[in-house]
Amino acid sequence: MKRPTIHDVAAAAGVSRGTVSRLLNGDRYVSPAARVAIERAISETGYVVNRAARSLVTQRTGSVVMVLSEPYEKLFEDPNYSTLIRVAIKMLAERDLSLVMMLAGDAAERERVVRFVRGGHADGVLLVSTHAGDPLVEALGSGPPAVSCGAVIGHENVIPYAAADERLGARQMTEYFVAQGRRRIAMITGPMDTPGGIQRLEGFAEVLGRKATSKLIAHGDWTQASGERAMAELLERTPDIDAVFVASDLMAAGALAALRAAGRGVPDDVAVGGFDDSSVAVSTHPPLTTIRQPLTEMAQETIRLLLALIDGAGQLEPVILPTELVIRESA
Amino acid sequence: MKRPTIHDVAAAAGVSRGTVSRLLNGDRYVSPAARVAIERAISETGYVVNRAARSLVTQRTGSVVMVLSEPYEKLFEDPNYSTLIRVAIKMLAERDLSLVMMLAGDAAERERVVRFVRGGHADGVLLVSTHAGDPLVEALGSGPPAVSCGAVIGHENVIPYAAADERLGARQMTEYFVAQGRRRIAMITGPMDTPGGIQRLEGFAEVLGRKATSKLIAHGDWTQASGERAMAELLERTPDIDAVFVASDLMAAGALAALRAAGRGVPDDVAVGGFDDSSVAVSTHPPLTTIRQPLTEMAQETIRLLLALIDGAGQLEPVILPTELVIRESA
DNA sequence: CTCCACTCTGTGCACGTTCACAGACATTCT
DNA sequence: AGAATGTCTGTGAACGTGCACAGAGTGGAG
Repeated sequence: MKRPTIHDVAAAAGVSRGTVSRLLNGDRYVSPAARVAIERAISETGYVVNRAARSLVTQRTGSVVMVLSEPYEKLFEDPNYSTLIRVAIKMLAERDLSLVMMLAGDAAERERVVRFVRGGHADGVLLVSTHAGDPLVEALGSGPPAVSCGAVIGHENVIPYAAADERLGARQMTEYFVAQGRRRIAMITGPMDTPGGIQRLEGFAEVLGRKATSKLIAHGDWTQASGERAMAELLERTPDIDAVFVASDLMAAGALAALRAAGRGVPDDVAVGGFDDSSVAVSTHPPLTTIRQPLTEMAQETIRLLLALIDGAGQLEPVILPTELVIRESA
Repeated sequence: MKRPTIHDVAAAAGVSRGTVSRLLNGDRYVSPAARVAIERAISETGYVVNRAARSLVTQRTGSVVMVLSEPYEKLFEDPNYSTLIRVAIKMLAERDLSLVMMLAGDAAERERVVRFVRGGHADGVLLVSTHAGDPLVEALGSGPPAVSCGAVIGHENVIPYAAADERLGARQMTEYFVAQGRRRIAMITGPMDTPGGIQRLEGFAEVLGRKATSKLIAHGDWTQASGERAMAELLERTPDIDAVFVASDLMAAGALAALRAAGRGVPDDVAVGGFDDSSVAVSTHPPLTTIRQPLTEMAQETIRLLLALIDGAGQLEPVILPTELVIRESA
């Protein structure tokens, strides 16, 4: 049994293809009588428009591709992605756009993404966690509109994005430590080719000024193990620290383990602050004082930017959203 | 500048459309001379096949849809999804299939999915976390092949799936408790309309037999809060328990909090066992003894089943993969 | 009454591909 | 030599839709 086409609907409703097509595409100039007849015919036949045929003539595909540039480990652990995926699906569905997922972790995958996009298979591109210097950005060039969730370093003025105010968040945590009377405040950063890595450190340094010496700063790669390693390193270098701001909750969980191993009490000996307010933050002991990012709003604004570009908007400004200090027991 | 079509490639290579098409689709009967000429023409023109035009005639779409039936909270927390998404994208890409994501959390979303699938917009359906009695399964009916990651309760013989051996995992943990000499072993289950909820309890009961009384069993909904609540409930009902098997790591983190609040030491007073070996398991204090599911293999086998069905395989058997006990400090 | 503007409808064409078919040519077998 | 087989190629039709266009009907203004 073949799928019904627009011809079948037209025949059943006693009108022509053109009229059905006009109704489907929200044009005016469809008489009330024709309208009800067509609507009945559609529900009777169970007609669903054939996207392939449509996109052949409209040159649009009805889909948006989300490109994950992260090497796969991170995909496991970041609630950011789940939120973004969910919000993206929901908001795109309202416009009858579907979400296609692609990976761009290595050169072969990037090649595939470029072929897909340049081949005209997506009306928009949603970049996620694209690192500084990622060749993908150049390669996509002047294809369909692209946005990013989080800044793309080096392309801030080319690719619109929505992001949390990373510097603000870092300042909030650091100022909280200062207000509590902590004297030796250290930091564990993320990778320095990501906005979260760079800007959270900047916020930290803005508050502490010259007190933010390199002896008080260690670098991690977002993983729990790297947080533990960095904390051990800091304790070795500067045993008298009494607070540490860790650029992610997961790394903070690692830091807690290192502090416990070193016999330091949290928060009495050393205060620990995380970043993200992820599910890890409440499963550690003690639960983490952390910075909440407005993940849902970030996702919404990102999609909104993309939809605006698809609708033909010109250059758009980035959207920066405020963070919030969430106080629990670790600081 | 228009995108090059197969005509342009044919012209540039000095052959006809048909020959180019044959090469593209891996047919035999293309002479070596034609082959090199076409390949050169393709790379010179930057030609990419137009999927819309292709699927119009082949009646295939080149995409697979992944349907997430979970109300959105869970999406936040389960590493299972990230693994599945990543593996799915990778394996499908090898076959030049792309992954489309859809939600089916409420009736409107389910309606959209059904229209999409019945409208012929997917060559295969990948069900995720479909609950017992989900109307979606019926509604999809005799469309393209569907598989599930994890059993779909009530449709085990209709929808092929790959899953961990839930009962085995539950037995492994329970037997470990028994071997340690624990006498009063309780359990916190997941929701009883999911395979993980039902079968982990079954495995538990298989080992304990009549000792698994209802006083020793409490139910959660996979969330950390529900784990905490269930643990408190158990401690109230049966204060002398000395071990508890919790059906997920996240709920186990909640249980740890409840035990701490009640002043019970872990593992000395009460041993705690989780399930999943998720990232939470190593961020709790103490780290969780838990059951590892072979997430990657599960995902791979699921996709393999789907690809086999797309290739025209008949009825397929479910794939059940063994779990593994991971011993840490909580038991 | 004529003209114009507006609403509504049907028709032919194009989008870019695959597939079935027919035919050309080379090779092998009887 | 003729037939049969196998390799390679080009051509026309079809897939289902949107769009431009032409044209029919209606009502109001001049």
